[in-house]
Amino acid sequence: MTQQSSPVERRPANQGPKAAARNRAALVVAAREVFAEHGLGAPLSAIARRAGVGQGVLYRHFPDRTAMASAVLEENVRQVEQAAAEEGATLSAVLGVMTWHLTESAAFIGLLHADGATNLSDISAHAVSLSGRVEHALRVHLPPGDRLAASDDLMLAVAMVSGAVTGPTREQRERRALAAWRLLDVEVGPVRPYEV
Amino acid sequence: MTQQSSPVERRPANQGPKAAARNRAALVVAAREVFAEHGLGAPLSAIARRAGVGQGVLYRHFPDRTAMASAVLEENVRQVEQAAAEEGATLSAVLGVMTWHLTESAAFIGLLHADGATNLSDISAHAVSLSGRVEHALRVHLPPGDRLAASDDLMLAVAMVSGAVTGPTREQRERRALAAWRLLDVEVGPVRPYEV
Amino acid sequence: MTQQSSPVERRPANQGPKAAARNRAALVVAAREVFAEHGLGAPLSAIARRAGVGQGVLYRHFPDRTAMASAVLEENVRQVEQAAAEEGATLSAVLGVMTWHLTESAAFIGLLHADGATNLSDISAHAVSLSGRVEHALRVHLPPGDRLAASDDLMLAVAMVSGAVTGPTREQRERRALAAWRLLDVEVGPVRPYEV
Amino acid sequence: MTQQSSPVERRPANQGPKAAARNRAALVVAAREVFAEHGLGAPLSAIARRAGVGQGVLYRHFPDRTAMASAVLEENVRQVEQAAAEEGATLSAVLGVMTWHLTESAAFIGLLHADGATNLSDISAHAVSLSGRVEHALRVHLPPGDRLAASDDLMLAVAMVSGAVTGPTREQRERRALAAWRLLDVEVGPVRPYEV
DNA sequence: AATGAATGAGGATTCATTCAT
DNA sequence: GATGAATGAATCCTCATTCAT
Repeated sequence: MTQQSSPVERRPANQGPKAAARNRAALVVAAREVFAEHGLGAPLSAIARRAGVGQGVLYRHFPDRTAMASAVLEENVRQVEQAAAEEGATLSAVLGVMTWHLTESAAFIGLLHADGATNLSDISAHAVSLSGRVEHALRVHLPPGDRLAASDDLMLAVAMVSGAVTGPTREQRERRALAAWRLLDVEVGPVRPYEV
Repeated sequence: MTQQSSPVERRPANQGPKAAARNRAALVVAAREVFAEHGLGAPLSAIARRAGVGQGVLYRHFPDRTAMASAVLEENVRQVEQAAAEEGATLSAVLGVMTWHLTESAAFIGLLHADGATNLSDISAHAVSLSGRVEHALRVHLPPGDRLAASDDLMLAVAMVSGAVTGPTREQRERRALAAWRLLDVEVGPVRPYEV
Repeated sequence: MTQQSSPVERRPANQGPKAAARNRAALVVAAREVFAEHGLGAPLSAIARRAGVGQGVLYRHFPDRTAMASAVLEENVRQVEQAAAEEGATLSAVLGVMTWHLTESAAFIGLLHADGATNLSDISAHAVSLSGRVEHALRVHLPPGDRLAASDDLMLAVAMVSGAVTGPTREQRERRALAAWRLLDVEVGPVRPYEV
Repeated sequence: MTQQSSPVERRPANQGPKAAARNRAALVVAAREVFAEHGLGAPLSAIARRAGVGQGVLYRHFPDRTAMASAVLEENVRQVEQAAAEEGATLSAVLGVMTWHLTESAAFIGLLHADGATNLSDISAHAVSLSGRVEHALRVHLPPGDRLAASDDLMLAVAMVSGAVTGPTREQRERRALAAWRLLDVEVGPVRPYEV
């Protein structure tokens, strides 16, 4: 009643339901890039465009901006968990993977600390759980008596490093991240994504 | 006869040029609050409203969002400089003042590190200069051989602490800020605004 | 942050605040026409366009569709009240005016009966009050012992007539309205707007 | 080895052509409910969902919203016709059945009067025919000299009653419907669906 | 110099409709 | 025949910015 009327036109082909999973994945990838480039406030339409899908698909998979952002985080967290679960994983190795994600989309991991000051804070609910998962992944490799073993110090350190990660190029961000870990006397392994 | 005697609409009266300064100040205060509450993307109209002035006044004083945000930062930086210039000021005292601003409007000082990842990066130009002023204010009180004396380490530490400053209440943010400084083995004096 | 960027372009001139009242009135007129032609679900943008104002003006004056619809009703009701308040007004004369509005925008007066079945029912709150005003305007001219004097019969009759008012042309709707009143044995004066 | 044994997604299974009729019926039922709850402008997808079928099925059976709405009406009309065709049927009995439908989905029977004022008027074509069928069903039981015997008065009365039928609960709507018929001096039998 | 209404582009969101599977 | 994902136009709504008064 309040809607369109003549959608007649030609149409770019419907890849069919099979593409659903592919589309979802493409959206997450596109979102990571777009958010990284233009911030969390970037137009969702830009994400859909970059993913090569209609806006409707974006809304089908992610009802709101928060869901979309959470999905990207989720993916990051999963990789950190996988790195932590690997045979012979060490703290420094896991930190290397996590740091990679920090430099890849700093804006995001920054969200792992429920930020009540922004209207994007709604993301917190999920973020809190994700934060817990990251903490768990790291803590299992933390030597019992470590100076970061105290209750919140581990994630506090992560937050601090994420705060340090700024700069236009990934190289610059990585350099700052490593310098930050060094200031904290924490050894970090090679900064790289998990597998893939 | 049926005429109204005063067809001239009431108008808030022009306070004259004297009000200009007052208006500007009110806008900065309002901006600090609004930005803190709703993030840097908050409607400028909300700031004008909270300041009790028309939107035109906001634009007269601050041509764009960046100018407005910079003005808030400027104010913070000035206080840090004043604290540093005080007779007998010490590093820990200056850090206390700076930390207060960090907990007051974390989102902002965070901007002191030219953040190329957001579309608000335009703020950088001025931010860089502000960042330099903060660094200078701190460095003059830094013992020559201090571990933070190296080129960028000082501001890196500030960035790290600002990254740690999250949470809905000021108390919580202050606690986290102090914990962060502690992790860096940096002593911080009383967290409070300068004078005022 | 999530908003526009280059509004540069030429601009159709700003008539200034003086036009505020004129604009509001134009919107109500346009709304009456558009709603009558395309139903209550018509695009609000169409109303703004027909009124010759930007969409923002519409939203400034009427925060939502309900407010806009209520404003149109309000205007109708006011005319009925004025007709009722006139020197020597009679029930049939007032009914004539009301019937005119019924035939002019049937969809609307139909709303005077809080319709809980539609998602537009939010309009009810105000509608109930408007309905009361119409009832009052009519009842003051209703002979004490009249068969419609019973509690709800008066407005029930109005609802019935509004239900009868259908058809593409105003003439047709007027004919049906009069036939409906006749079936109810109610005498109605000339069908016409009040004054104007 | 790492392969899933059934890479074929589960699919609700094709019930075969037998289900076609069942689906159609389910859609009509769902449409009646959804339209009643959310108005004629309700999303068609909501109807499909409530009917437990895919949207494609809805389109297969009903090419557009109008067809869907007409189908619901059709069902109502059929029941009225059956009531009228029953042995020993009387006008008041048939009116009772029709009134039941009026209170069940007022929004609909209201459509029996080709409403040119809404963009849903497309429904008219079929509605006119349905209206004719209702009129016939009633007229055969109308005493020759009845005051409603005149050309259009019968359906005008129906329209009037349907206009009176408003309110959130069925009970309230039934009460108003009966009050309306009473104002028209028309006797109505028990308000109930036919058979079932 | 201040007010605050107006403009209108941009981004959010919703469905009607199609179509691969 | 059925499913339900995909498309994308249309509409909603929000501000940044201008400007008459």
